[in-house]
Amino acid sequence: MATTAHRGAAGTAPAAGSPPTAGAPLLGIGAAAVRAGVSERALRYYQQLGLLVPACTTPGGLRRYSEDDLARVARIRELQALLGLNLDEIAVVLRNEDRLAEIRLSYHDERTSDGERRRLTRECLSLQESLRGTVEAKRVALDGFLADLDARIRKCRDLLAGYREPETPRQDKGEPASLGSARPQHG
Amino acid sequence: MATTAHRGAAGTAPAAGSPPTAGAPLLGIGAAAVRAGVSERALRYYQQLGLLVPACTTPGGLRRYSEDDLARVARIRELQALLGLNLDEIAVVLRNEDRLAEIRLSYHDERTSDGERRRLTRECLSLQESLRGTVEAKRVALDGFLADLDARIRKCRDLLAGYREPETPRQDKGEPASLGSARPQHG
DNA sequence: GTCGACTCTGACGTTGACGTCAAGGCTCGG
DNA sequence: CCGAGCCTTGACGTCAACGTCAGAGTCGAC
Repeated sequence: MATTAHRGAAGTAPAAGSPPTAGAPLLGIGAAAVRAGVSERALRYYQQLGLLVPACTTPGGLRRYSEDDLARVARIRELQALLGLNLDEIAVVLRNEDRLAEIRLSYHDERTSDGERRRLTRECLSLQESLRGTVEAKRVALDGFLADLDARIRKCRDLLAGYREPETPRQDKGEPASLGSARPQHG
Repeated sequence: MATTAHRGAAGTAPAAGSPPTAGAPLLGIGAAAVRAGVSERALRYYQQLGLLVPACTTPGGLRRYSEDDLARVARIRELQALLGLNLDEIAVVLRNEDRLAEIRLSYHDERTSDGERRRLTRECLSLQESLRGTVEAKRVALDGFLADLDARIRKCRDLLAGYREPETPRQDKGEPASLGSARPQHG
């Protein structure tokens, strides 16, 4: 997906040598939907929102999807399921990534000055780090959640172990303590 | 929230000594909504789905919420935002946790046999570990995502560093390589 | 008891992300 | 060139998770 900048710039001819879009013969929307594990409606809807433009369309107006398009769909679903982003937010992320691909292209273009390259790279970095912030926050929260859960599980395990040797007098008893209200923080 | 098993069993009187529900004077739905950061409608809706039963209701039918209830709302929102569960799934998780609280109560009850206690603890463990599986899967996926992102960021950083000393001949160039298609797995 | 603030129960509206259906257009093998 | 499939664009339906509104009821202070 980074190789095409999502049908953006890159006016230099398709460089008929490597197989960037050969071999894979472009899929109709039905086959693409099956391969991507989504509905045809979803593909049209993504296009309607500007998330996904099919690799090309026939003169008659039929959509034709490339492997890159399928990867893009996979990314959309990943961002949906993993980060819980809605399609508008995903559009932003994808546009950022498209911009990165563009930047990569300009970067390797001889006509680009070194100063411009540094600027582009910094822009790229900032975009990525912004997303990273979101993701990292989520991971931290998830880790806290998991730690909480693990603490409870350990308590259960300890109890069970205690009952394996039925005469060991070790028992904390008293309050249920931190088993029910071990919320780490709560901003 | 574990101290009440969400208005379940525990017939023994409220034990008028500790302040489990004293001090905090129970909130009307308006105040509770503000404190919990949700709408009144959401609170009623959660109740309608069986997710949250207010600590008590006035004889006239007005809902009164305790601090435990607020914690429960926080948990609901956490499960929504963090794990992306829908309210039905959250209901399952909460019912599990309520069951755990019940188990804790029986566990500390003298009339409970040791065999029963072990059974209860094992049930508890199984419930927790099931949830843990879900969460862990999510964390793994998120870590993969983050690693992917970090790899890209590192690439940017390396590029920038390369331009700090403008004459160092180190450059990988060639293909963008793993920058665009480093999907870990895809079950 | 009475007034104002708060709350109740329906019931219908909304938003996001599609599902579904109808009426026609495109493609490609024979 | 032609028919079987595949595809197109509307347009309306749906589901979750609430938002919103109306009309009536409740509570606490005075």
